[in-house]
Amino acid sequence: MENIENQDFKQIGSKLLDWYKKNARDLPFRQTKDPYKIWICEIVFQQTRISQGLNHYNNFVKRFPDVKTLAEAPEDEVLLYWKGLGYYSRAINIHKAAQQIMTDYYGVFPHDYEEILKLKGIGKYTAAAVSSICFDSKMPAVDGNFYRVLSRIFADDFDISNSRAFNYFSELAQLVLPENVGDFNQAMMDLGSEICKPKNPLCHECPLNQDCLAFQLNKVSEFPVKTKKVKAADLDLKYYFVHRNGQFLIQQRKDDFIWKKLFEFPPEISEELMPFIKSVKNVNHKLTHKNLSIEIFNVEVDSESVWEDFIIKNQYIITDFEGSHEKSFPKPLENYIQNYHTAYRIL
DNA sequence: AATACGGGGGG
DNA sequence: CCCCCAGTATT
Repeated sequence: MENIENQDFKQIGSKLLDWYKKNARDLPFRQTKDPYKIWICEIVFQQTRISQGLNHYNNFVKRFPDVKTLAEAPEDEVLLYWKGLGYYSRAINIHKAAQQIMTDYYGVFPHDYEEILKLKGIGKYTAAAVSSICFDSKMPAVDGNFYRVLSRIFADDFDISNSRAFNYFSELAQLVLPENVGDFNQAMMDLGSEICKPKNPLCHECPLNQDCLAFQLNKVSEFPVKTKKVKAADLDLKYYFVHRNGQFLIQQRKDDFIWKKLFEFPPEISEELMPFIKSVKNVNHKLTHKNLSIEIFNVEVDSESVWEDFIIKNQYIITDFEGSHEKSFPKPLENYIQNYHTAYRIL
């Protein structure tokens, strides 16, 4: 019995592969099996749409074309190429992993799933993706697309917010997995983003609609089942825009909270800074961004004051609007700097 | 097992 | 305004 059903399900995999041969998206990382490039693209496109990250990916691999170049680059520059992408620990980890490959693997990207999994920032999904695409491993790269496509095909109501979902859908994937797992994994990504979309899927164009139980039952919108909805906590921040003659003060964040190692304005006026200050004005610069509320105070510094020693001692960095391009700022602050520059023409 | 981590886009 | 997305690390 299982044999017969298995045969049926396997044809789903081969149908998908046929569809992929004709409909694969033309993406820069599709013409290579270089594990470095595949790795970078997998990290860039975690929780990130293609249209959103494509320029970042291209710029990144142009500047850092291989493991060695990346490993030898300064961390701040890696961060700079990640500017605006979000989830900045990805950049930190990608840099560490490159150094890990240099020291632990003599600069050669490891071939085995288990070894790849040991690299910083690489979890089960990415290890499966890289090993299957580059080294022909048979691991399904189970991600949000797998959850969505498989739950619909089998009209399976297993809750994808359950922490066992990864294992559950990995088993389910075995039913349809063809010989060429690397292409299958990529096919699932394309089908999931182009056809089997979260909202308004294009079922009439889907190569698998005859095999899709949810479609046959007219219940596609009911899958996947996801019960938990976590809401991000609200966050109120204050920043002091300390400036003089078109220059302003910034410092680097720690790596223990949001915006890891990104640059920001001083979040407070320290005691040592007081003597240099001419005025602090609440100019009503309020940035709201998602669940963020950021209040910015305009701080004017006495233009005669000599504060170089103070800056070094307190690990502040002084920069101008041009220099700020060399640093990676959180998006709301990046926008603020741009607007301030254009609105006030401070040079 | 639960939670934090960003930013862009769709409805 | 809420939901979703080529997930991972931490607790």
